[in-house]
Amino acid sequence: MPENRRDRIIKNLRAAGFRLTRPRMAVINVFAETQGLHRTEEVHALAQRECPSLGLVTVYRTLSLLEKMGYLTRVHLENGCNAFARTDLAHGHHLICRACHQVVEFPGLEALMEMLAPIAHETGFLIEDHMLELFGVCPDCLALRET
Amino acid sequence: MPENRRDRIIKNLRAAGFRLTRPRMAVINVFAETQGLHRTEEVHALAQRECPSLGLVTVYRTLSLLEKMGYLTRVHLENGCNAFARTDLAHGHHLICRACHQVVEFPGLEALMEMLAPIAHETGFLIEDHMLELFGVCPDCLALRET
DNA sequence: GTGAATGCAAACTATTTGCAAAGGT
DNA sequence: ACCTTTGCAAATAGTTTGCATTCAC
Repeated sequence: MPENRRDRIIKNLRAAGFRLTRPRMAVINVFAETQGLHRTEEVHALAQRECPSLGLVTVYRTLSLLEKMGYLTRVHLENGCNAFARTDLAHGHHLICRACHQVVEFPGLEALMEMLAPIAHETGFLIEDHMLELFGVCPDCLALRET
Repeated sequence: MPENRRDRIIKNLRAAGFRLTRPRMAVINVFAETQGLHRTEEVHALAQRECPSLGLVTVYRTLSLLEKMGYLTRVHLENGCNAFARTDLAHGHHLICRACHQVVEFPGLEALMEMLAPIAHETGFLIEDHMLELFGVCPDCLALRET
């Protein structure tokens, strides 16, 4: 059986000296079983199915830990909250529906990276990261409008 | 003397039935005299030079009003706070220094717009707006690092 | 058994709201 | 004089921190 991403995360956490607690496992499993973006509250609700005593604070701490370890990427949404996505799936950007707040990911635009090089030259900045978010109306909400 | 942007804003606020109060003028003047992005606290501090009694709450309310009237654009920063920029200057994007928080604007990338069309097709979204923010280190802070 | 991790409560930051007082028209 | 707008204080939302208890090792 090949080593999957979840096993690797667990192994590396142990190797780094972290303990494999039930709350941590529950949070890790949420991201092993799903693919989208999740806000902290969502992760909390989902992970409580596996670990009912799980506190919200521990979710915050675990998400930050997984971010620091490089397994999760923090995403900043329009209203100022953050959400997390698996780093291996996160390099797309986001399409956010203004009506229902649904978030759809779309793949990274390689062309975008090329466009940034001249900007770095002109400004002298070292560009380390970027955030591209598109706002609009999703097909479902568009349909509602037409009635 | 030609009508400038500030005069137009004032005229239109009156026309819409809003009162030209000292606190509002102070906030408007901050954006008449400067060009960058400003967080709410910053606007508060700057505008207090003209109106010392100005409360932070009023700044929030005035910024929202000016946003609704279309004169300011709300920008979402990395940490989840927001900042505001003049709408007439905001359609560029932002380069934000992680070390000193300096913000540099750069002009809109027309190429970006073209890239968005296929995404709209694939997802069925009506794309109305986009936000592109680049994070990195400005030349000054880069120089500091090398020592 | 020991120290890292947890969960609660409380602190904190950014923002919004209720309300009596101030001030533009 | 009227009624919007203000500023304070308190509420709210999301997140972080302090600390005694719990639990993985």
